[in-house]
Amino acid sequence: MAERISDAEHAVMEVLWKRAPLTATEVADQVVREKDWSLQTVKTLLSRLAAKAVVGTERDGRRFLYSPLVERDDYLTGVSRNFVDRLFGGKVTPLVAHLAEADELSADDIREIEELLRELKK
Amino acid sequence: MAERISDAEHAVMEVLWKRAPLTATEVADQVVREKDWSLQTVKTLLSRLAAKAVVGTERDGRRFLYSPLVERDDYLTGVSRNFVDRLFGGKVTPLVAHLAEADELSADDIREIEELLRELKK
DNA sequence: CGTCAGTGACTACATGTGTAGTTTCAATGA
DNA sequence: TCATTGAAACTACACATGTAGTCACTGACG
Repeated sequence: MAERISDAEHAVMEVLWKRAPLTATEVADQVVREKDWSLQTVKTLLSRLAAKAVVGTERDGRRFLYSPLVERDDYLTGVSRNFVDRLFGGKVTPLVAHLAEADELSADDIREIEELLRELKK
Repeated sequence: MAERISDAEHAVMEVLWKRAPLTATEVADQVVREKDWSLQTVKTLLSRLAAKAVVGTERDGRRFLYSPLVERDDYLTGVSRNFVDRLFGGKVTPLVAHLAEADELSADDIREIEELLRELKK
């Protein structure tokens, strides 16, 4: 059901999530700022995403306009759940604990997260 | 540098992280409780992991004993960092915020994490 | 001493992924 | 009108991955 999005495809999606619809060339222009890919590569990725119905296409004269069909939030939720399930037994606490232990959490991060959690409890 | 571990390979690693060294057959016995794979499949995965120097082999008569060469914690740290970088711009707070919004955090989870953070600040 | 079971080594093969090149077709400008 | 250009479609190809099958060897058992 949940269509798989590969790493390279994900880079393309990020561009479309920022702004859409876009033509292939416009997408490539954006993507190239990050990744050193050719226009053809980006087009291939767009085709694959379209084939999987992860992006939609709309004819605009001689070219196509591409738009995401999957919400970024939904994608993140799916991937995050999968991640936490596979690596941390589905529990978020061990993930946070691990990040903390690995010094991936700054004091600021900790304050931010505490703030966020306080909000949530309301 | 950081050798890539695929999903299937990860399942094998989890067994070895729990107990090692083990023979291929012992690993397979454990893995099969989770995944419906044949002995051959597990052996292939072990070979690939050995080829990547993610597990080490030690001759024991006619067979091999396999042990992880990578710490589970180090692996988790690498994968987590990569995950947070790619999907949340390297910041943990948005990840937690997202999980919360997606209702992946129970009230208990929140309490646990708050507790954990309090500990950290000491 | 010969046979068998267990083991690693090698081979296989479809599908996914990263990364493009080539072809074709249609619109556009001279 | 005809060549040029830009876009999509099709083709390519090596390496990774999931998932095994087959082969050859060796020690143990009868």
